[in-house]
Amino acid sequence: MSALSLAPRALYEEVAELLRQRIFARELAPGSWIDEMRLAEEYGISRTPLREALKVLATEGLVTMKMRRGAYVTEVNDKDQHDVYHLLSLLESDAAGVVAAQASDAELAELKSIHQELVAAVGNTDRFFAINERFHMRLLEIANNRWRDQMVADLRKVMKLNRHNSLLKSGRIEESLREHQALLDALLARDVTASVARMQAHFANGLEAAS
Amino acid sequence: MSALSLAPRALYEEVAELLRQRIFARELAPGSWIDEMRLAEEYGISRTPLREALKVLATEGLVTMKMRRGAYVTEVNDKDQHDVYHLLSLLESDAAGVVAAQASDAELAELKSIHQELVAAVGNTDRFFAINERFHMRLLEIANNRWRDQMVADLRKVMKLNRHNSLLKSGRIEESLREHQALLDALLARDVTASVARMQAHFANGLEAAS
DNA sequence: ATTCATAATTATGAATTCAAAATACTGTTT
DNA sequence: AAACAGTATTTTGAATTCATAATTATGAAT
Repeated sequence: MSALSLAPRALYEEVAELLRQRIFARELAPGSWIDEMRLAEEYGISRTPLREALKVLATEGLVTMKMRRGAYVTEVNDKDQHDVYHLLSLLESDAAGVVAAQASDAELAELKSIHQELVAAVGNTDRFFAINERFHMRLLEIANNRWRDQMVADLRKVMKLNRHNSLLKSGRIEESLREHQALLDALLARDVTASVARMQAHFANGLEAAS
Repeated sequence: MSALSLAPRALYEEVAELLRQRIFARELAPGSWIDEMRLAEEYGISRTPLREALKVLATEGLVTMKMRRGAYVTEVNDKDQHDVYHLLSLLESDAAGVVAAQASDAELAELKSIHQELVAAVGNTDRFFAINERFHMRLLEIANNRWRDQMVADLRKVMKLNRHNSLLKSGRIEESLREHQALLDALLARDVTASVARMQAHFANGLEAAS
């Protein structure tokens, strides 16, 4: 509710986040031109921090800068979608392998605990999605590679550019849960190869459902 | 030679590239504060495009913005180095697998041809390095995933932050060449698993040599 | 001499201004 | 009515200006 925050972000970061929201919500449509003046006025700021934010989004791949004609929301076609998903699968599978090999027992127990929450959340779709997200995030954290974390975060942002992709379809919650269980088993057994394979399978099924 | 280019980049991009050079050259030392005024004056530009460039570099991970105290050159420690190298290995190995599976015969022939140039360049270290770089770049291009290309480019930039890492040590040219030969064989045989494994081996050896 | 408080300086973040390029508009000619 | 030339407007990119936060310097008090 409060606009205050303990670690106030720079204005350009704040604006970048607002723009991401609007891009994901399709309020700024793919391919459309981004009107700097209009947005600056709307947010009650000058063009300077807004333009800085746009350059950040451009580096993230969410917008495309065209020389002397401003910023456009990036269009993500089917191939892009597929390519990005492929990379997410690659990075998260590798992370699963690293976790199987290197996580502490406590960390594995934590993943197990999150999984149990996931089991309990079947039926409550929103909650299931949220916990699923948390499981993936925590696994990445445990894999402990900030560069991968950054890349995954950026790729997930790009994925969000496509309305029809949530990385997890509501129609296959039970199936997804079984895949998670298999992954967790492999992790707890500290079986690197199986962990990688099962995360890959999880993604492969997700893609099928998504397209 | 000429400063003209067919597609002139935006000033902030130009400046970002100049700053990258200076960061890689350690002229801007890791951890050091970046003096906006000094640099703007030196380049004969205002702080505006310079600050835009810094924000791009921050998103790439080369620079860290500290709230109300400006930009600092990112410090890359041994773990970062290792983590980034791990990801490069992962991404390029995957690319090798994709190439083995999907490249056209003409594309494979092209890689073979670059490899022959590489063989011919043994003895001329600089030339060997350049052709090696070209082989890797071309392989990525053929794998045809612009998102991966972007990630690899960013990761290589970060690798360059460490003076003692060229991804290829001069001491092991013959060894590197043998690895390349093995990789090429796997690619030409369209053996996906072997291609991935051999690219991984190539990187694994490179890391050993680098650290 | 050291600590503390206060003043001066410097640097950052953001708004404003300005020049040039791209776009839209107007009126004329055919 | 369509095509064009020339003008006006809009928009971008970049410089400049301004307010405020952070740092440094100064000087008083212990």
